[in-house]
Amino acid sequence: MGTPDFAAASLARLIEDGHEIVAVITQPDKPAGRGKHEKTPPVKELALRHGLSVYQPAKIKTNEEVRRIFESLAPDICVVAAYGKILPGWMLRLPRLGSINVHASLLPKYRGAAPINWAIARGERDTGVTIMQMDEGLDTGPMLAKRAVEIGPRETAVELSARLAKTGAALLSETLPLVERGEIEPEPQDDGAATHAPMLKREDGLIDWSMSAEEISNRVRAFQPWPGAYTIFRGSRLIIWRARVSQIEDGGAETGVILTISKEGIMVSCAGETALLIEELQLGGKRRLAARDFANGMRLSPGDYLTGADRE
RNA sequence: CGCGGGGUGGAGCAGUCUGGUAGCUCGUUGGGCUCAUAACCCAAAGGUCGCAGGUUCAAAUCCUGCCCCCGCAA
Repeated sequence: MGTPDFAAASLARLIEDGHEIVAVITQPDKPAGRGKHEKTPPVKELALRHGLSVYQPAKIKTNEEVRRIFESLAPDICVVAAYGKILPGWMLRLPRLGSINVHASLLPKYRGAAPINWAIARGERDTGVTIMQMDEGLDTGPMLAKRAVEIGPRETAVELSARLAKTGAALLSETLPLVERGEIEPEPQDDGAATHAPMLKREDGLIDWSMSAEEISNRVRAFQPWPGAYTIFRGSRLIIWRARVSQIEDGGAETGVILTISKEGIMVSCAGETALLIEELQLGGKRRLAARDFANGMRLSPGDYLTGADRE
């Protein structure tokens, strides 16, 4: 069971390893994209290409039909990766070997829907994947295997997610046989050390220029591909796609003010005598472009505020 | 037919409402200044104004159809 690319990587590995897959469960197609086209989850696409049966129930908890189907499939084990919904206890317990989850963090840290994003946003140097036995809590079950992965200093959530998907798939591949043979002693999580990584909301991306350049830079990397780290410029959302922390040139400047504009990009002052060099950004309904081009078109100059429509 | 923004020299934009000589910040090329420069000064090249049709003496601008790009909705 799973939905996005992250989950598809694990499914691909299961197929490759020759496991018998009695069914693939994923989220329903949803209207998405510019028109109104139905968007097919990556996991579904992969499953269909391999001729697997796919189920896309809208509700599981109270759906008797789903329950009957699931019972008749009688799986040995249920493997879950980024499915996107809470699963009821009956379903987790139904398989002979229970249900296991591939989670993109080193539990008990970053329990929840957006572990990759929050790990980067909080400036972590390392993260990883954990394979755990599922219980009815939110990523609270005992752990079966863990693997750490370093976070690159300029790596975005999109890039890291792709790497963790591979790591997760590999770890799953190694762990599954051990689970089948009952050779793993599950290790309970230390609830006291738990941190949470809730689903991202749009407003999580709003940049607070009174943070340090490093914190802002982390958020720029973390909130991709959505919602993006943004500020409000002349009434529109201005998403910063690429930026880096720069050496302090001008302490004492008000935060959110443009210090310099160069080929490299737009330098904006942040808290504590730090500055963020914005390299690539995107305004409102426009396309992504180099910060320099943006500065040219918008006729920006040092001293302008990059934030607030009402401050000029 | 979900809502909205956009397509103007190589880049990013203004001009469109109120039709009348193609504009701005950069880039490029040449020249100058300077110990020197990505800085500064001067000059030049470069545009079928997305495509097609219509209205008009005259269309980037008004009308109709089409193509392409982007944002919202998770």
